[in-house]
Amino acid sequence: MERLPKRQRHQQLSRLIEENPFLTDRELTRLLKVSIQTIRLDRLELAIPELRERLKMMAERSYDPVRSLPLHEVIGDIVDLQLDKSGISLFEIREEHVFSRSGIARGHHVFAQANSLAVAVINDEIALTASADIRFIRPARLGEKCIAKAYVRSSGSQKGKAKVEVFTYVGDEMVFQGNFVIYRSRMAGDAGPEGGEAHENRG
Amino acid sequence: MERLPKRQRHQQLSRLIEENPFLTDRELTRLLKVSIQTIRLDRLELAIPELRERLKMMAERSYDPVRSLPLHEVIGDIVDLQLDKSGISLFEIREEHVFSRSGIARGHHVFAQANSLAVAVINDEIALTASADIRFIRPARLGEKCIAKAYVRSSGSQKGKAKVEVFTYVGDEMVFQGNFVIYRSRMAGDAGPEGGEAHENRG
DNA sequence: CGTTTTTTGGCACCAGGTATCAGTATGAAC
DNA sequence: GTTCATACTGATACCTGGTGCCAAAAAACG
Repeated sequence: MERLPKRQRHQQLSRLIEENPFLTDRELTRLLKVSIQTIRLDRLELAIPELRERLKMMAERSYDPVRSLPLHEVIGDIVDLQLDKSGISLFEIREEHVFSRSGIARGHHVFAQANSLAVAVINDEIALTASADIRFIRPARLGEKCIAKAYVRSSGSQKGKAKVEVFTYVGDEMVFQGNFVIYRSRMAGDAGPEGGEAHENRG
Repeated sequence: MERLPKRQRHQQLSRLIEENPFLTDRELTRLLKVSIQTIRLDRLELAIPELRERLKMMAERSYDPVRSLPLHEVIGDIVDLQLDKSGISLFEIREEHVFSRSGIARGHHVFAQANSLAVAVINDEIALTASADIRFIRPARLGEKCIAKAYVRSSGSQKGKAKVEVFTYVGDEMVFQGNFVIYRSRMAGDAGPEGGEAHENRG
């Protein structure tokens, strides 16, 4: 006999709940044409929590301050900042930053941390990323804490440009490295084309 | 007699629940030193729904498709895709993508569109961004529609690496340009270090 | 056929409530 | 003092959406 029916139902169940986590067991009963006990056995086997737990988890996620402001001005917590010299920020790879299947952080989050720090370290009202040269050295994974260190290589007092080098580590492993060129507003009145990133003077 | 106690309690109750919507009536009992019946009367008067309803509402809000996936697998709508050749994606700069003050798009969104497209255009189960060389030519602003065009310059059948060039336009103005190096899984067994971006085979 | 897996039914129980009725305390009004 | 209104508390029945457990029925398999 094909055990498929059960497995198929399991797949369907997973899919249905993923599509609509608000389904009660009773509603699933109608959709899958099996008894409510079977639904519950299935959820047990598949480790799918009950409706209320699902809603609670969703509510918790949406209540999470980190997630509620999906991408704030500065990505990562800046723990050290010496303007026009260097800076350090921390960023923990969480559920919402990774691909669900692989657990690998989406590149732009890692990029965003580095970019934010590169912009923040510039001592100016407005700073704009002009260009960047970046390398993903190894993937950052769920749960890992990324430590980004930025060093201002040339503050660009003369040209309105600054070069900032950023290294991102997990532990002592480098995961990312980038060279950023940042336009700054103060030095030369209009210091060329605007970049793609604004620094709006906060922490 | 001051009716303040009741009003104060009502204020406190509202504040407590706003701060932590996960509080049950029983927990509120402890915090406000009144009976559970009083808590329930208060909630009734203040039209504060029960815990489960609160969680459900939060879950529903977070399930809102627009809000729930702030940064999905692929940023931007891919409107054309010729695997291992080229691709086009559209991305509208919305409120949540810009700095509130300047209305300028945060760089990593523009980057993310380009990066997503560069990865998507590679015809392979897993594709990882290894490095990138990017330039923000002018800022993208709120409401603008970014059109990213990706061209595979060398599909890398031999080395497990592919080079992809991406140009992003608003109208006929170029706002971003990037050269991406993408590792691909299929060609050579272990094609070197993993990059920072995974392609999980969708659309 | 017998055995195993799968499915179903039934029952007790739980949290976190709603709804309703009754009783108590307290202070102000007459 | 008595009466009345308001606030608070208690108790009970009931609801939803489950868990946990046990037993029986049904289906599939060798």
